[in-house]
Amino acid sequence: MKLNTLSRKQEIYRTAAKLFKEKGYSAVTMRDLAAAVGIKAASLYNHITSKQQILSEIILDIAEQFTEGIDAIVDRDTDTITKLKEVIAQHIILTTDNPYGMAALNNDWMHLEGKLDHYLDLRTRYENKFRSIVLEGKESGELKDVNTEILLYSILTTLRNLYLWIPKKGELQKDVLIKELSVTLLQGVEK
Amino acid sequence: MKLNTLSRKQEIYRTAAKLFKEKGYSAVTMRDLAAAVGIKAASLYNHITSKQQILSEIILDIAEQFTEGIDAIVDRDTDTITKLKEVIAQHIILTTDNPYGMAALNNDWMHLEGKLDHYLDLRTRYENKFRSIVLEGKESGELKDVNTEILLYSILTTLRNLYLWIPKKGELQKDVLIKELSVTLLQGVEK
DNA sequence: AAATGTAACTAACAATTGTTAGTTTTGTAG
DNA sequence: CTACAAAACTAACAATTGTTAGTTACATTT
Repeated sequence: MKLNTLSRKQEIYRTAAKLFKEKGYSAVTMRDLAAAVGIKAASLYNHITSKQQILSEIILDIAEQFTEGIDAIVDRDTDTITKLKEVIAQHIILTTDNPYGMAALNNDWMHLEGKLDHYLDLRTRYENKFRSIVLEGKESGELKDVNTEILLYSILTTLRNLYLWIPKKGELQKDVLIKELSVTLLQGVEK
Repeated sequence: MKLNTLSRKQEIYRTAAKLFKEKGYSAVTMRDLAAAVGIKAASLYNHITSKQQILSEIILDIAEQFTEGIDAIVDRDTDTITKLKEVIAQHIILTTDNPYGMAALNNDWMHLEGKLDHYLDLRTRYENKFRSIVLEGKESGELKDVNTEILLYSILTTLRNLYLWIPKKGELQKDVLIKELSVTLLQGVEK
């Protein structure tokens, strides 16, 4: 009973994330979502409380995982390169787990309304921790002396948009992807 | 008369692109757009033919510029690294010119309806040309032997999302950005 | 001054939106 | 087999959507 409810609820959340990825939050109607789940729109409200809340839950769940993850990485007692590789690995793992949610996080965060401030806090915190890793690496001489913001932006953008790309490759093996992407991002492509 | 009409029309297009960037195409109403321009919604239709057409014009205009640009670069008689730098430069220049339009291109292309096929054609053509440059560089030994798709995805994603970033830096000087981003993307960040 | 064309306006439309109320079906526990 | 709760349904709501029709204000050309 509780099990059945949960799985129906989760089915709604997962379907919603998928639709949000395809058309964006605003373009997905509750009737679309209901049809995709195989019920009528009004029946959705036996399981969820509002469209808003679906979005908030999808996005904040992921955002919190990222923030917790980078907090742990920053505190680790290793060199900068290892930390950067761990950040890359975390992105690949979380994106593989939930590519549709990642799409919503990237594209629909501005529709969070009540939870928007909380989301922006998490994002700023994440970016600051990332920046602190980079600055550390530049001080220690592990990283080149390129513009910090350019470096930061360039890597972070690639990682944030993995969701566009990961589902296409039918298992390019997580491990291989982590290794190859680390090389590409950290060491470049020019021989 | 014709001049005045054009500038009002262009004001609408530019304002629309800005709003599309902030909230996405579906979340922007014709009343939002009208208010931002300072008139009533119905008056918009003295200048434009539909909401759809505003989006199509914004996106396809840019998409065609990119396609024409890369066609020219591919045909150039230079080495691969130079070609890649030219692709990077093109992205920076076009994004600086029209960051809001770039946002619409990236996030709202799926709402193109009638023009969707044409857009997808242009995009595929662009990606294929980009890939041909990369493959050429790997054959000639100018590029490392990393996975082609990873390399392609990683660079292209960074370039496509420059719009998120370029308006923030109050003139990080186009030239400097082109040079620094080329180094970061091609040679990596690890010392 | 008369005529013309552009661009604004008000009012309204049919369709669609998220959501609620009230009712019926369905599956399970006693 | 009965009772009950979970989850589906139908019907409807008030608000909002893109767009059209018809009208008015304004400037420029005759």
